Amino acid sequence: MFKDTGHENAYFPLFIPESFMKKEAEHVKGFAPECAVVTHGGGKKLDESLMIRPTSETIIWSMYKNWIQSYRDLPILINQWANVVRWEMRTRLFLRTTEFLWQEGHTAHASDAEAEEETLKILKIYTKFAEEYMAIPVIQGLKTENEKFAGAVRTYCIEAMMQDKKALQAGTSHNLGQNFAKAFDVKFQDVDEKNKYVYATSWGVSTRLIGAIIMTHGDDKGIIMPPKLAPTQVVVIPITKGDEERNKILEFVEQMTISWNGKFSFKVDDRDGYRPGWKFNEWEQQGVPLRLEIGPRDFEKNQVMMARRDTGEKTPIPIEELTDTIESTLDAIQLALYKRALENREQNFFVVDDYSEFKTKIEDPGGFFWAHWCGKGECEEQLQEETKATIRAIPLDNPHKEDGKCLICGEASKERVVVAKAY
RNA sequence: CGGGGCGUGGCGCAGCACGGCUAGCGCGCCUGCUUUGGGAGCAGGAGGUCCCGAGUUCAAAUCUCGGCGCCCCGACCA
Repeated sequence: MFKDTGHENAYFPLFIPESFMKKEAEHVKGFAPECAVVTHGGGKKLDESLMIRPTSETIIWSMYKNWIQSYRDLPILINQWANVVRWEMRTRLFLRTTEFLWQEGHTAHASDAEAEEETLKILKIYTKFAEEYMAIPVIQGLKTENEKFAGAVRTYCIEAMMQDKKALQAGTSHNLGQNFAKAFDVKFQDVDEKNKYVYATSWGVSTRLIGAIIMTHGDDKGIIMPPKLAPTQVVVIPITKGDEERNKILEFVEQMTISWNGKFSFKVDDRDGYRPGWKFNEWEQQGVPLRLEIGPRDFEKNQVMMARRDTGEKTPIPIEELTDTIESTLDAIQLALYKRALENREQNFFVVDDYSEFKTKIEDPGGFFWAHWCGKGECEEQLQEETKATIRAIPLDNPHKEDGKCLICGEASKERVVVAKAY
């Protein structure tokens, strides 16, 4: 899915000269406070400090300057897999770590329209990945001025609701306009022979998504992997007594699995020394979507027991229907996880028009709120200060595009936005 | 940076206010036997600078002083 977009993988340096970072005013303002800075190297103080990339716009733009002269050089579509460092005041496992791994896309275009198209195209890909692969429903939207990426013209995002009803930003796609082009003086000569600044985008998703999967689908038994992403989709647990029976059943399993390669991923857990119950728990903890148990009783009846990780449901399946049933059940689990997450979100999504009512409800029961907002930054800041909640997104295809009054100041508002507490 | 808590075999903890047997428990690990359809039982065993340093004392995991480290809660953020 990602590879069909025409982007090429590339890699840029980890260390960014401080002067690069400083070129785009908003960018440095946003990121400088959270940068790790290398001041010494080889036992000496450096003439110029090196920042460890918090993101790679600046180092990449320093190269674009050399690469771009003509409209014929555009578009440039680059993707980088990299670790980045942001010195957050407070870390949270998976969701906010000092170092994290991500992919960052960086593109350059000849027109504003093309850049905007790219920004939205990627947002849609992220949405598809979140919903169809991670089974996490997301809201696509625009970030407010306060929340947008430092240096962007517009930031789009996908927002998800975790099981504790808090919001998690699962991905972002930025239209950078000509901001970085101007900062790095990157111009191209267009068909009309005029020199113009390049239009750009950047976008990324990170290892935070692992946290999103855990917090969206997980239960008291552990993680639940959506089938499409599960490294192991099916685990087979033979249940045997004595060597003779063991050999018989293992051979049966061998026969059973012979046609599975290429259809789905599986493991046969024939470890000796662990009892079946122990194995059940272990694989459940790791989130394997389907478990097959096969013991003497099943052997007799020419069937296996199939257990779903998401519901715990156990069903005997005749051996001749097994392969098909596994495939259809994996699909069913994928859909069920999505549906369950979506229902959870819908049940905790409220329309609110009264600020004091909102203040109560955001604490208990919590959730996402459709609220009118006038568009002023001051109202947004007041909201955050007084309630700890933030405007998560101004949704695209907003189902609540209706006139109303700002939840905070009462002034006119043309649509509702999504308000929630966030990670 | 502010507020709270913690540091004891691999992991989780008890012991510490009132100093004193060989530092104990659960899990895990090793060996053997019995087991195997939801985290097995019994028996035996290995494994410890009690965070570091100094001090008090006949005697310190325990008391005193000084360090170091970690976790949680609040101010920034994919």
